[in-house]
Amino acid sequence: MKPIALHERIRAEIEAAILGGQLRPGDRIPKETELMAEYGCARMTVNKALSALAGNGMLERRKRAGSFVAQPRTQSMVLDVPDLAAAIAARGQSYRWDLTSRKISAPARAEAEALGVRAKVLSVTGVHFSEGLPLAFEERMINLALVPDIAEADLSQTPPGSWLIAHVPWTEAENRISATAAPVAVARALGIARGAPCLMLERRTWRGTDTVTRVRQHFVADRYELVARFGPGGN
Amino acid sequence: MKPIALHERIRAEIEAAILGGQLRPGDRIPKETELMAEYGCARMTVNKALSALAGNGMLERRKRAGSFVAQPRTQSMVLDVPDLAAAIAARGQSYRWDLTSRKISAPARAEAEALGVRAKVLSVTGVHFSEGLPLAFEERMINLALVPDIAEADLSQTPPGSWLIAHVPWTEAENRISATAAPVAVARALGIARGAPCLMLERRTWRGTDTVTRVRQHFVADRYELVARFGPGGN
DNA sequence: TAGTGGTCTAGACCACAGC
DNA sequence: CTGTGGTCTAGACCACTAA
Repeated sequence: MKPIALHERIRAEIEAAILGGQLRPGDRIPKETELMAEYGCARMTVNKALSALAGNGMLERRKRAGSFVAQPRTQSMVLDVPDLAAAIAARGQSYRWDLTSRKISAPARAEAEALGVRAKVLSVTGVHFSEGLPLAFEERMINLALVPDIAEADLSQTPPGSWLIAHVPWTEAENRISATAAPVAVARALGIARGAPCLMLERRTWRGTDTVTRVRQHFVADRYELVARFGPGGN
Repeated sequence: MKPIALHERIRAEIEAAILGGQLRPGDRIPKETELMAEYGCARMTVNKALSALAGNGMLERRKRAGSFVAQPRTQSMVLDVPDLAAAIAARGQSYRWDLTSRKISAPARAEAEALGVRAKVLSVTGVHFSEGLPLAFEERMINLALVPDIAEADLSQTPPGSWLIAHVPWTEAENRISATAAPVAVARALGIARGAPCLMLERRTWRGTDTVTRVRQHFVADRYELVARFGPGGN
């Protein structure tokens, strides 16, 4: 038996009461001084337990009023959007990246607005393979003003996403996930029928207010899925 | 100027250093006693800041070794998986739910294994409409042993997902997102061509070790996308 | 084995929102 | 106004593990 920290025990017991239905949304929880007496510990210990529950969104704490069981949460989950090379390798499968085009240019007007930059841009397309089969077609634009070093990188060996993760910190990102019918160019690159269903992932990454990169990946439907998990306490 | 808590300021400064690149993955962070001296505060205050960062996965803390900037960040994003009725209403669009079937039964063998329960199960199918157009076809199974009250609910008025969110707490959930070609039954329910691309969302929700519900939603490709965001500090 | 984080105490003052 | 949570202190002992 490993001894469990007291604050963790308090936290777990209250959580269990909420999940088991003994405490219902809106119910009031004993005040810190009461719990402190009940468990025979210092107030900070109780506070640590309650703060953790509040941080998880299971409690709402209001000064002068007390602590209350929160309303059922919105379903927000943690989605791990992997670096493809690493993710495939982690599954024990072989990985290969085929660079199919690489171009440096000033972005066209439409692209400039989409990227939110007027600086020069590195445009790259290529295909990710897993176990020798095409998995995803990638089109990417990279802001050279923010990431000048990537112009020197050998992107035929390292997929641009892997290079960027290793070299460029970012502050914000947005992913859009949708399903589409494969356009001709994508279908040809992936060796599937035109119009076949694809999972499309569009990601845009910022550093501060500047766009770092913008990428669109078309996945062969049968060969890929995204998994998102949520558990209280982030386990 | 609202005064910011000291532990929060410490947390934010270290986080900024990590995101800004001054601290790189694997770098060691000053030990608690050093930070305590630097900020002129008690050790618990520093500890609270570092514990929060460790909880966010930005730091890894090892006894006897110290605190280190966590691994090359997996792109973890917060994916909001909305209650469809609420999400559509929030966009100012009209929403309608059509219940197409409702059945209580002991699950077949395959279903029992999939659900992880042998108790009776409520099976429901229906279609979500937005602005009068079919948006998603839903197939759902609900564990009646855990949620007996839903047998009395009027699921022709309230979609089961909305009812569950309002009434049932859960401890863990998993979402799988993929693209598929619409099967015949789905295509017919949504009024699209058989084989047309669909975004498929499969969600399974647990309370403790028991499955609460399992749902599969097929979205018409052009009419829906999922958005996941990440910002430092979870904003 | 020694240094680090993990935990806990018994106080304290303050801000703020309900009463 | 007063009770509640928010924050902080200056100690302390322990568990674990890396050196």
